[in-house]
Amino acid sequence: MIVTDSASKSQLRASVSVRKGAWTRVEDELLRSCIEKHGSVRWSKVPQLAGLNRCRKSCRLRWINYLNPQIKRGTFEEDEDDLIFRLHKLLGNRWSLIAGRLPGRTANDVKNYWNAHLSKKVVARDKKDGGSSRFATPMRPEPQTIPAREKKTSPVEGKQRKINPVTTVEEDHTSWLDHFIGGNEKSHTELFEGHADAVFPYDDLAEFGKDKGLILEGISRWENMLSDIII
DNA sequence: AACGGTAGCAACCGCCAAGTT
DNA sequence: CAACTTGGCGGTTGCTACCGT
Repeated sequence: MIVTDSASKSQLRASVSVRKGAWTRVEDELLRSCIEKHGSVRWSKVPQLAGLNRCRKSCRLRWINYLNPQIKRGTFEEDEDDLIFRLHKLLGNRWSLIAGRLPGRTANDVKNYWNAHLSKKVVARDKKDGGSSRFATPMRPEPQTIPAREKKTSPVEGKQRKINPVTTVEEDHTSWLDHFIGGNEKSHTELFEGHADAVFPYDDLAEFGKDKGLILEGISRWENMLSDIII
């Protein structure tokens, strides 16, 4: 086997002779106590600190999807279903973003739930509607092209990873969406007008602009799109 | 009871972007 | 600046429990 790609090489090296498959209770305990003791250390250090013969990815996944005490277990409620439907319509298969709007739910949970339940509901609904899918093209915000020197620099604590600007905008999209998805009866533009200074999350856009007209045009597009999504 | 099909979910894989050396 | 490392994501796989025959 010839591996030329350097990243693949290192990953291969890391994967040599590490345990795979289902986690045992003992491994869970080791990982849990390691995280509780050391907090958010580098995942690459976790297997060693915890005394686990697992790769960093496996540890991370186990914690994020299963061991994290903040995870909400049990069946999805109706309002969660509804929110997933709407967000999926808007964002497509961007499970981490969708899960971010569902407290205690993980991306893996949402993805599995969608594949097992909701996707079938969508198909059934489509059939009922005469086969005309109501899916809009998922929102995929364009990467920002703001020159680096113009970007606002925020103080970074320690060696915190710099946030991908695309992700930042997307997360802001979804947090902002609360106002819409939350069933606010106000016109969306009105809503924005009333809170522009307080809640508008696009610092970069606000920086652009001071041109509120442009921003309001964007809001108007959102309104059009959302009116198709929110029934 | 045995078998096959299916659903649900945990875990892995491959890839990518960003950070570090 | 290139090579390497790391964290994160979406897609996919495989195991297991359940159900109907």
